Amino acid sequence: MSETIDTKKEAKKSSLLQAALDLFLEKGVSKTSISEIAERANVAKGTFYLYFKDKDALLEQLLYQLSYDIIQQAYDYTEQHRAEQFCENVITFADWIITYFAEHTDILRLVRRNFSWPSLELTLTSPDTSDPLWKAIATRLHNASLRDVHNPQELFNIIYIIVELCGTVCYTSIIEQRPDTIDNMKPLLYTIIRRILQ
Amino acid sequence: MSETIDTKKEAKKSSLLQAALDLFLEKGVSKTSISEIAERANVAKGTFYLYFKDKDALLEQLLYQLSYDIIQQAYDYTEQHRAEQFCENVITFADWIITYFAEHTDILRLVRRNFSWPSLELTLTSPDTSDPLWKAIATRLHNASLRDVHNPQELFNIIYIIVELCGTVCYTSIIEQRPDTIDNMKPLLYTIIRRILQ
Amino acid sequence: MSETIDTKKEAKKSSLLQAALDLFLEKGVSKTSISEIAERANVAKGTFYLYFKDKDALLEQLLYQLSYDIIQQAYDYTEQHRAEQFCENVITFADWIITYFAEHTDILRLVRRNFSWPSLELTLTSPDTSDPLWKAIATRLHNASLRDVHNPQELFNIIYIIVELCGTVCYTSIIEQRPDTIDNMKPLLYTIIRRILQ
Amino acid sequence: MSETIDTKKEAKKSSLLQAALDLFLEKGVSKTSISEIAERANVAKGTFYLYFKDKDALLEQLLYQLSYDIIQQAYDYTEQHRAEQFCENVITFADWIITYFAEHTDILRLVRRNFSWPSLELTLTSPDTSDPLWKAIATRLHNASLRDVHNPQELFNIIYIIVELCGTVCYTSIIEQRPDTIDNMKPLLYTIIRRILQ
DNA sequence: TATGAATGAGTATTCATTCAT
DNA sequence: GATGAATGAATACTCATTCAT
Repeated sequence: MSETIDTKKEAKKSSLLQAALDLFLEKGVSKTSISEIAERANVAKGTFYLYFKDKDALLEQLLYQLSYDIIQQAYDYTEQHRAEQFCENVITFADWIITYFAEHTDILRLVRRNFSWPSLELTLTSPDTSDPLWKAIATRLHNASLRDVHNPQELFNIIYIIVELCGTVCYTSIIEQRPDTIDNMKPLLYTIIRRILQ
Repeated sequence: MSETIDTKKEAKKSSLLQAALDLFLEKGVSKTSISEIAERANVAKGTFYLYFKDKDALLEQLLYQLSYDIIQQAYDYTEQHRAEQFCENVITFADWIITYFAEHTDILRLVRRNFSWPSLELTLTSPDTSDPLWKAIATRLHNASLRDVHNPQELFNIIYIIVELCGTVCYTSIIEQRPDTIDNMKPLLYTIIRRILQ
Repeated sequence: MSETIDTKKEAKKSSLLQAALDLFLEKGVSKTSISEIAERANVAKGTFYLYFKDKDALLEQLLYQLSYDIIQQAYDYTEQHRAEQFCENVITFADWIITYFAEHTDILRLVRRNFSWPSLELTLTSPDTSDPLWKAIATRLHNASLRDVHNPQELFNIIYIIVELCGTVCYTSIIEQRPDTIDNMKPLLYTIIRRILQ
Repeated sequence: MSETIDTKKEAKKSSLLQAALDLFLEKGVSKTSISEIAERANVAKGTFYLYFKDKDALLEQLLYQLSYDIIQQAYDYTEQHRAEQFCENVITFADWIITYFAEHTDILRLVRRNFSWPSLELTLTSPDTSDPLWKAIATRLHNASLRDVHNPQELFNIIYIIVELCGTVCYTSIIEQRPDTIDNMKPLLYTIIRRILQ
């Protein structure tokens, strides 16, 4: 019984999140109203408030979920194409994400204009987390050994910089072809990553 | 005669830009209304629309001006502390900007959340521009010779990446101390810049 | 339950229509603001938009209702003073309306300056309609037999012309005494109607 | 000298009237602003007020001129195709106007939604006027002799009714094809005119 | 005469949020 | 839990009109 109710509730929440995502991609976050989200999700306006405090709260959850899904897929792909060199795995990982964004510019736009990687960094630096994905990634990083990197925090920081670097370059080069197309930027980016990680 | 009028108009526009900047820093862009901007600038509401189409148009001009001023100062400082190595000059330049942002977090917040470096890149890649600052910077880049960099566009792209890198790292580490404080990030960043530029 | 809600909603809508009518008659359509209508109807400004898209949408409904009520009363009166001759009934009908407008110049002004008889004609020509008034009028017209009028459409057109004629003449002669007072125009008008219908 | 100035002034006024006409036809009277009219006429905003009190004053002049020109042309055509029967001349006149409106629906829309024949009637009833066109028309009417019409005022009234009739029928049947197309309404209309005038 | 910068009252419209049902 | 009618504060934007030059 309560299971059914919980399922129903989850379904309603999902429905709201999905409706919001559609609308955010279609017309942007700020031009989407709560009424519209409720309407698209086929629930009453008041129902929205049973699940989210306001639009920002929904947005946060939505972005977390989006980021999580993307990273999950990038990680899985990297595992399946595992290389010896840590550095090459990082590039495989980055490449998957860049390719994904190049094919889903609307999602790139949504993710960048807003929070970006909401809690990847949060959990990477405090490796004890219940989430299996974060745990797996953290383990991989811990096992990597790099010349001149003396402690885990420093490695985290480097990885963080690389991730941010990819995100920023993706955004302007995919959305605005600035300073060059993403296809021209990619080799440069990977050279830089290799130099950073030796 | 018309000189006087043009001067007055310029003054009014500046006044609106300054009022907007103050308010944006105080309470954020979206919470600032056009009425408030006009009021603070001591002009009538309708006057705003003589100078700007809407709030976004004003914001764009404001961000361009802010970026320009910051870059101007960073460039001047770098010229005065000129080093032999191109790489060291880049770091001097980056350091000035990072220090500036660390001391003006409100401006960092404003610049990052929005456009950032609106047309630096635009003009760097097409070096024929009437603006003296862009011209000077372009000349410096053209004169730099780097191993493995075969054409000007590639050097531009590298510089672009470095600038974006600094911006992104600044933003999260200064505003949110993520993944570490800016003081801890700086040496890492400069090491990376050196590795990128050899 | 839902009955009560629907009743309340109807009441609110009526209240808005009535408030609007009062204000339109008092100060004209264009000088009446939506705020005023809402205020006079004792509802919040936003409530207006739950019932009408904008002022024009309300006006359209209002004019339809006004026209309908006037025609309803003219028809009832004509039925109660029924004559043998079709032509005389038309004149009775026209006379009632002209007299009404002569006594309610403010309503005449409102009706004429805008749509006038919004859908009388619409439904007269397609006699299958659920509205009892239009049905009754259509039946009367179908039963009338006139020399030289060979099909229903033609009769409709003639009646239409007569109605429009009355409306136009009413407007200028009542409001502006042009080209003559309504009392002087009336006999002329009825002579013309008789000639038109034989 | 003063001639030149007067010519220049007239040119400016004409320019404003023409600009206003264009805009009124393009986007309607109420949605056209004085600024736009001035801009389109290539004069400064303030200059508008040197020639017209406000938009309504300009509109009045514009409509008078439009009506005058149309009637002028209809009259000239009728004179050139003069028939014995007064009645036939009226129909020729009406037909020219109806054809004109059928070919210039935008002007019909503008004329009807607003004043319509602003001073034709005004001057017809007081035949001493300096305007040659009104004089000529008045003379034609005075010379017409109709059965049962005992005084000039009555004839004026009849003509007035016919003119209004044509106007109204034109408007709805050309613009909205209600209650029928103008081609179907025309013969009916001319039959009615013949019956009215014998 | 002619200009056009400046004004600011006036209005439409949106939308997050509440709450009785 | 779910609904959706009602609210009204908040805000953007227009435009006729003035007046110093």
